[in-house]
Amino acid sequence: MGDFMLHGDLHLKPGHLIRRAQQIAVSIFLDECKEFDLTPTQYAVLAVLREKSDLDQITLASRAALDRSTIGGLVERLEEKGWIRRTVGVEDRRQKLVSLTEAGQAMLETVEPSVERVQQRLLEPLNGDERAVFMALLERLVDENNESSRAPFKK
Amino acid sequence: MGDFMLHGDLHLKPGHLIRRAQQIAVSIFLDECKEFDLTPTQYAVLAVLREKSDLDQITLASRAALDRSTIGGLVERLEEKGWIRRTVGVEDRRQKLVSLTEAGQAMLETVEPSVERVQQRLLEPLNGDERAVFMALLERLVDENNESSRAPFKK
DNA sequence: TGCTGATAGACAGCATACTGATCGTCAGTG
DNA sequence: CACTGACGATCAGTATGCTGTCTATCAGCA
Repeated sequence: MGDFMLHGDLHLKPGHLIRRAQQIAVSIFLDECKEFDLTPTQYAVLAVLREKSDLDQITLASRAALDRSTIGGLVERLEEKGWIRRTVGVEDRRQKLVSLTEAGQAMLETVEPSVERVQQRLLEPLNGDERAVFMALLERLVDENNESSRAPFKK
Repeated sequence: MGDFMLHGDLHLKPGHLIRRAQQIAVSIFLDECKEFDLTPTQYAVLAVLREKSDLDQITLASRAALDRSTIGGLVERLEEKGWIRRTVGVEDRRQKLVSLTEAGQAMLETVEPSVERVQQRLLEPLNGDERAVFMALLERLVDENNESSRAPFKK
């Protein structure tokens, strides 16, 4: 970059490209999953619950990399749709333990092929080698900056 | 991926990683620029206006890769802060032409070093070669999926 | 047992995104 | 000139994401 360029081009800044990538990823997801009335974030919560049931909301939020102030409404919407259930914790009555309903499990199974297509479409512009390289670099960028987010991934 | 793995791990899905990267990018931006009361999106709008003045809101939104329904409120907040001004178009009275005020230009100059630091911090986990590779791949992914977004970049 | 600090969850308020509708203006045509 | 279709801007409604605050509850300790 020569001295003649006073400021970096907006479209070459990683922050801007990441923002556009996120818009694209959400858009493709909603397109592929429009028949299920499901958002990417809601899918993430359901996918976490598939791995482990009866998580309290804070733990659930951490595993899905969600902010604790966001998880409440999200879980409420999932409950309204009948995909999860909340029970007050027995050992700690502050906690609300969240788990998938049978409808939620069934729905996850059904939606999975669409979610796989989302990832395919996202990476479509890259060939096999490039996809592996891109994913490895992106994963490292995210992992090593994990603590810079208010909603860092945990456990 | 063997048959034993029924579904891809959430944390290996590009969509999820991109979402986390976006959270991190915003968080770092707000941290570096907290003294300026400026968001990444607001910065993008100001940076576009630095390149070309008196853009109507639709064109401005396209160049900053913003949705047309988002640009209104955004521009309003920037106007309240005194960084831009809006005038009704002379040739086409439907348009509102947006341009930087002197305060807006000065503010952009002042904030630029902080914005550069954001990009440095984001790419910190990668070495020089890896940064170039990552940026090239990310740019291609975004460009070739451009039309999948409701707010594709134009011009 | 009663006090204190920490934690889980909820909430208010703001900014970004998107869907879909509406309103005013423009431009081309009969 | 009136009609029609396209376009710029706005708005209502919903979802995510953040800051900051509050309440209920818990856990440790005097």
